[in-house]
Amino acid sequence: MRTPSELTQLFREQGLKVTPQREAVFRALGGSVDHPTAESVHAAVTAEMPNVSLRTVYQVLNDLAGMGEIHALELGTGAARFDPNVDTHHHLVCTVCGKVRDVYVDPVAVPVSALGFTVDSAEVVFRGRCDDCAPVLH
Amino acid sequence: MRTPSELTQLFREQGLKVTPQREAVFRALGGSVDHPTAESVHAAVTAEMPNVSLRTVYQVLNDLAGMGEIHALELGTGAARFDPNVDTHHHLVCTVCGKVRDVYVDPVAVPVSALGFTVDSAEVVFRGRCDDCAPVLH
DNA sequence: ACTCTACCGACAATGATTGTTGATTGACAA
DNA sequence: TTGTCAATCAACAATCATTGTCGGTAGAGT
Ligand SMILES: [Mn+2]
Ligand SMILES: [Mn+2]
Ligand SMILES: [Zn+2]
Ligand SMILES: [Zn+2]
Repeated sequence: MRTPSELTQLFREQGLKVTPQREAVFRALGGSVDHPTAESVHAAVTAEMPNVSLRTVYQVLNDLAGMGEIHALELGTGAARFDPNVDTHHHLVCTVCGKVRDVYVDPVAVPVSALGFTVDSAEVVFRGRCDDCAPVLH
Repeated sequence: MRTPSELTQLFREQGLKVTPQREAVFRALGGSVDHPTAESVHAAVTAEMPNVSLRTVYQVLNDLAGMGEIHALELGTGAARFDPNVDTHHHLVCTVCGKVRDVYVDPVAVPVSALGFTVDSAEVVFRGRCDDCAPVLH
């Protein structure tokens, strides 16, 4: 995701207004490394600016995803997670606490043998337990 | 997934009754290669045996998944897909028509560098377009 | 033949997300 | 500076997949 000021410019170019609510979402996402849900983003935003509706947060997140500035991750953990890191990378998902971490794996071999299919993207999800949740080995 | 008759035995061992409804789900799954949704399984079952409720189909699918006989795939396409193939493999998902195909890729390099995380499983999802949905190149 | 699980129909409830509406505000172009 | 229209608000309703519940019935296994 670009910087808040670059996003400001981008939104203006698209004919979209730069409102305080949108700027607050920009900042909340920018300073996040934990793949927040819409609810988390909303919590972060309302901490600084109450009365911002969850509906509006969803709108902004969808706008940003539509512009390719963030990615929406469907990890099968209930709510979607939003990722401001759009560089090629993959994820470690803790099946206990739900935390999501970035991981950079060697490029996945695209199945050339998969005739009859044009691959656009590949995503790898590793599931397991983070250190906080790993069973204690006495 | 094992054969219907093996599943019959397994269910009996678990103290579960082998009802016609359960057998119908066994058969519907066994003869499927397209990763059906619960709704699809229900449709296949009611074709032979009307009055089987969707609720019951969900029950049987969850039972089978609990026993590790099938896998529930959360591919971010709305409904869960159920997979009777529990051998290690991965998936091609058509972003146009939603079809899901199996693909066997070289073992994904587990990120040894991911210190502080114990990996239990890795799943790879390739998204793209199947031949039926690929744009026609004149 | 008896018992108790499984199933039925018929709904209600869940949780994440989106739709809607009518009123108000405020960003930005003129 | 001002006028306009997009954006937002609160407050709900609706969606979709899935699960819960319940009273009544059927039938699988002993
Ligand atoms: Mn990430
Ligand atoms: Mn499969
Ligand atoms: Zn954890
Ligand atoms: Zn297709």
